[in-house]
Amino acid sequence: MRTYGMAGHLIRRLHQISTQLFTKHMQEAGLDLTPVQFAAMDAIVTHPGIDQAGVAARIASDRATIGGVIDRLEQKGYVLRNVCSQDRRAREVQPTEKGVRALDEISTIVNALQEDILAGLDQTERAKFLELVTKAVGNFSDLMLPGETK
Amino acid sequence: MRTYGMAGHLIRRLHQISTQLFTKHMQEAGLDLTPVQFAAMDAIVTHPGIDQAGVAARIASDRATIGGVIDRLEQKGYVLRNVCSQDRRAREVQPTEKGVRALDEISTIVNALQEDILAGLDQTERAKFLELVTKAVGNFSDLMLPGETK
DNA sequence: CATAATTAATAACTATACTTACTATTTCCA
DNA sequence: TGGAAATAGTAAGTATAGTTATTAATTATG
Repeated sequence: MRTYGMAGHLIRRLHQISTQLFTKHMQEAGLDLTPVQFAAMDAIVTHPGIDQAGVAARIASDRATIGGVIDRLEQKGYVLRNVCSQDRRAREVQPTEKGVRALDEISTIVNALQEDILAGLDQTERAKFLELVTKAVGNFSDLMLPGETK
Repeated sequence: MRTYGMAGHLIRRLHQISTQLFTKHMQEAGLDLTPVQFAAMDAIVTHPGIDQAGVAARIASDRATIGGVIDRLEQKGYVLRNVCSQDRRAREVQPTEKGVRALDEISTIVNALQEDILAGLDQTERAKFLELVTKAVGNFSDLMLPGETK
């Protein structure tokens, strides 16, 4: 019963629970964004015209994965992509009206979700948990970011 | 900067860091198991003859995913699969000699890894963190298990 | 005991996640 | 300024993770 040292296993379980709750709440609301698609939309609405690599960096993902995520957001009509005039290697991503509206609607749900994930903890424990995860993650800050071959 | 409500985002980041550290340590040791493959091997060595659905349940995964995981473990020569004589729908999974040896070697690394993931926290904080995650995950215990359509 | 419901695996499909490799640009600098 | 290094995006490949559907076998029940 060593199962992945415990820490790794528990973290994997919590991540799994988190994404399942996200999906469940989205479905109940008749929406169709995944956790990563939501995070990307958030970055794009907050920083209109950001390029794909910028989105990847903001949500700690990599360019290849984000390319696919933005493909799907584009198919759903939530964003538009254009070659950047300043740097023709890059693509500027803009949210559409529909995208901004969807994100707005979803934000409420996601806020409620945050409490659900930690439903087993009381207020004090939740605060402590968030503090500790933030500290643990912060320890790796810029290091450990995927993508960019070092 | 709401990025996935925080809790969800932080959990995703920590999971990402955890798997990246796992992969890094394995590579440095010249081994080739992924976190999930390790968890599956652990279940199989601890319970020789367990069936695939049993492995899935033990590590909170689903049968479809575990089928693929065990395919790869079989290709690497770490496990053997046989139709179960009691229930011919099921496949009994047995570790090979090589599999048992590999798991042994890996266990040491995985133990060290557990500390690395929480390197930003001191001993007290680590204990508290593990306590809180355990409690948060425990809240969903049998519920939230993937696979089995309800 | 016949059949309906359940269960184990697998297949096929979608979405992350990450790697390496490759193309097109851009930047840096000797 | 001319070529090396770096960067943005894409492509292709592997591994999780999960869904639905299908097949084969088992269990439960009327």
